Amino acid sequence: MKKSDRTRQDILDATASSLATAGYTATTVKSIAETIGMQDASIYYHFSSKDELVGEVLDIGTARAVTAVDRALAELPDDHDPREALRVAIIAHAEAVLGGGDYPRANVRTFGQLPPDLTHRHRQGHRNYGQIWTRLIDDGVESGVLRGDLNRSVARLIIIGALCWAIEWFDAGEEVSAADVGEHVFQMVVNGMSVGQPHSTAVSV
Amino acid sequence: MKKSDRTRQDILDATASSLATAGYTATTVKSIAETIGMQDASIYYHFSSKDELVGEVLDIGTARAVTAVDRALAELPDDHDPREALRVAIIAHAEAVLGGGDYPRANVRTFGQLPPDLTHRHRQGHRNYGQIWTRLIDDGVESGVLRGDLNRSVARLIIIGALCWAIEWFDAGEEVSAADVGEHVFQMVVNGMSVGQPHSTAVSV
DNA sequence: GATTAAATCTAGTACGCACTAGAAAAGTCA
DNA sequence: TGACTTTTCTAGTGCGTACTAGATTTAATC
Repeated sequence: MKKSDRTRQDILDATASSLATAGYTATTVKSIAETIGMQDASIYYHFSSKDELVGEVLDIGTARAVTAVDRALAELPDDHDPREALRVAIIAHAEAVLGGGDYPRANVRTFGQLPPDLTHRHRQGHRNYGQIWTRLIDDGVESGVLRGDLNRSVARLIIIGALCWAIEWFDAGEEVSAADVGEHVFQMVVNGMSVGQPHSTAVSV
Repeated sequence: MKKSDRTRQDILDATASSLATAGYTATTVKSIAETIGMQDASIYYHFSSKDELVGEVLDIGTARAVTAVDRALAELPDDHDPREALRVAIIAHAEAVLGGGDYPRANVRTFGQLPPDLTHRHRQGHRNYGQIWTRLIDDGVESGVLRGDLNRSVARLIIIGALCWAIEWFDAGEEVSAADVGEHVFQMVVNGMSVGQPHSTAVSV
């Protein structure tokens, strides 16, 4: 009973790693098996199909990202500025997806290259995740520290998008850390790049 | 000499459309051929391999995006605010990638799911494209209207990332247009979502 | 140490993929 | 029309894929 759990974990880890770096298609059952020194057929003793295995990796990825953000928000003082909550969440997300383990990275990286069944499962997880951000933005707008003339849903997706796309260019070896990326996203999106007065008038969409 | 050019164009169009909606792996030579009512083998009279065909589609995509942004910038008055240039470029990009044809969409959509050879070709095109944005940001910082305490390269990638990721959620059927998305990105990234005073102090990375 | 259960392996199937060779058809122009 | 070229089709190859069946080994239990 013990051995099985250990190998199962090894398979999940190898899959997450491969998905994060090589993507869905290049992640073959055979390559996963090779990574942990097994035959490809042996994988099927632990998982009934490739997509069930991949699906489990993706679920773990979203769960870890959610946990990271939730934990960061829980540490805020009771009377925090809503913008500070947004800042903490953005940085937590950046660290989870860029600097964290393979699971959240696999999740974001394979977005958009999955077969329909998995895409559906994937999107469901993202929807739940999005609700955290919806609340953060709502808090800011309703308490008057964030602009109310922007479409909140679009704003949310733009923030998440900027963070998710960072996986395509972020290089852990460079001097810019995952937290730095998060801080930049926050600074740009909340305070703006502009010096002094805003550039043009408000929009209404 | 005429017939060949026309079918060649049909093949490119069908490939762009399939790449934009289904991605690289799901875009098979057979499916492309079916779309235009041909046998898959006939494709090889016009293109020597799938990847040569895909590569050409991607090149067209980047070219169109570059053209769209360049054209928008060319229409600015000589004494324009650097932030206005950024705004115009962001909206032009959004319209090209979200509301435009299949070619730019194919380009962004398949980013990160291509085989190594094509990835290299792809990245080269993006690098050239990035230079346009580098210049826009540099202009803003050097003329004093954009903050100088942010890493310009990171800022550039965050803007482009927010725009590129929009392809994953943007729905042309909804009431939010491609230009609206661009306007939102600009408002958030340049003016910020914050009302009044910035939230916390400057960063230095 | 023998018996049973768990885990892995060997060997194979079926299928979809990109791609090829050569025959057939369609178009071009005297 | 007839000779020639361009374009498309028919029919197939080889390969990598996910996955299966049954034998074989490894581990746990009495």
